[in-house]
Amino acid sequence: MSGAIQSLSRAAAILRLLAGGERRLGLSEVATGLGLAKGTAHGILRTLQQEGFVEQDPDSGKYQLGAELLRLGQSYLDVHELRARALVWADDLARAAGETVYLGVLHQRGVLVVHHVFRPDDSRQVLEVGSMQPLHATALGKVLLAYDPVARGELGDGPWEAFTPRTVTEPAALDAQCALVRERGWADAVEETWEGVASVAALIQDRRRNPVGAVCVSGPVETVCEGGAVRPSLVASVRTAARAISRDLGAHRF
Amino acid sequence: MSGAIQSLSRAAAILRLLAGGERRLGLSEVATGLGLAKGTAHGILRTLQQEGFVEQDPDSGKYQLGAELLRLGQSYLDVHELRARALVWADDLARAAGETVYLGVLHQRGVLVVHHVFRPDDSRQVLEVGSMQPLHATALGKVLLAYDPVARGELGDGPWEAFTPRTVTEPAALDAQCALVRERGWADAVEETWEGVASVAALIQDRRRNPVGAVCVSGPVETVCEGGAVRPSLVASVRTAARAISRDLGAHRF
DNA sequence: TGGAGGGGTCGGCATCGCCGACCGGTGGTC
DNA sequence: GACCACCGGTCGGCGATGCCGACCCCTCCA
Repeated sequence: MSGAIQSLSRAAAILRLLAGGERRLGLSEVATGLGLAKGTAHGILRTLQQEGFVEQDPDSGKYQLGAELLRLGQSYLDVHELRARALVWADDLARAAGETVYLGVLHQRGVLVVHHVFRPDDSRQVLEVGSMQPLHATALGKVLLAYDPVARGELGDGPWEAFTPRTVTEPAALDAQCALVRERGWADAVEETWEGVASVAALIQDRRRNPVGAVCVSGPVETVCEGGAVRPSLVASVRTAARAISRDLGAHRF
Repeated sequence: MSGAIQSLSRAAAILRLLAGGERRLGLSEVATGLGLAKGTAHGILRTLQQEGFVEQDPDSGKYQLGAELLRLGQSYLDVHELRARALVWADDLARAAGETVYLGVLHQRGVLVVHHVFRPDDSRQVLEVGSMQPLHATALGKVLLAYDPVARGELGDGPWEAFTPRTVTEPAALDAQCALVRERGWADAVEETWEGVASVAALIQDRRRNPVGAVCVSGPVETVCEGGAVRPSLVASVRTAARAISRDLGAHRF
């Protein structure tokens, strides 16, 4: 676990900087933003451009992310075993539940959505594959926190950002919820990320029973909940789907 | 346009190698595949792993692409101006045409799909955003070939791969088709990529009238064509959508 | 018309990363 | 069961390589 290659780490930092800022960034902005000499930043950007990882606006000379990243991101999905196994189960789950289905894996300090099935109605929806969800305020995140020590480590000590009045922001409360998740075998999040939205999630394990991801059903509180709590039939559907995916991944039967 | 940073170029080559092979690759495979010393390849892979661009299977020690690429790919889409402007128009087009809609840009030797609207029926479809289409055998590609000299340059001299008996594989024939595309203002491809599939595409220009992409409607020959030719109403819809998007991008009115 | 800031270039220096020999573990084979 | 072939990984010395900061030209603005 010795040192990293300097130029590569810097290139990664530049890409993340470009991904973070909403707009294009100029050479000087990149250089000062990362504390690099202009010449250094330029050399890295030039190479990244040749490789297609960044593009340069011909008018302004400013830089943005490049198309090659999209292509490689798609390739990541293509070889993703969990996603491949889960495709059909997620589809069935969405159909049965009549709600949106997400499949997420732990990535850095959040949950990365690797699959997303639209709610089976005709409403206009945008695909969220590739986007991140907070660990402490979603059902997907709480499942990972409860079962994956790495996730809990990444999150740190809080207090965390409150997205709604119901967001759990204190470590003690969150850890208590995680204990409950482990006890029940599923997690919920009712109006903790967005007002009016509730979700239920369950854990997916690989052949060695390691936590590798989570599957979740999400929708309006009016349809997901019943009398203030998540509808038991939804919980059952999600847990069944999670078990099915885990079995497909080679987890031993119960 | 002087030299590139060696370690960065090599890292990009490793990522492409991992994206190309369907399965995970071992350290030695990567090293020999690119003609690198094992130690060198290991150093790059270690750094890429720390940055999240590759992941390592704990059992086999083999490497695959990492989740950070998916996240950055999504960020690329987020800042993509053409895609943002085209979202609503593509939606309308799909609804009006009753067929699948693709939005593509030139990337290396192919067309990169940056947006994809499912055909508005309940059939099971997989999202193709981030995938590549051949330049010489799709409507999207032929539009770009006709209007973007860079695209024609990238493609080279052929003969190109034949996907079906109707694929155009010879330069003379393709250039003639491109001339026709410029004359008519739209391109079609009937069973040139897949048997039974036909598509129509039109050019999208930016504020300086440069070609920046293409929009396309694609579906079964039975519904897209009529008497051996593409239905004129579809052509009109696609061209109208392309003009609308171009106008949104700031292209001067006609 | 000047100046401030932009992106881009260049060459010299020392740093940084490349290389190939080496290590420990593992799975296959006879 | 002992060997061997090959795996992923490590290490240190040498030299290529990439970093830095001064410099250039252009545009925009005062």
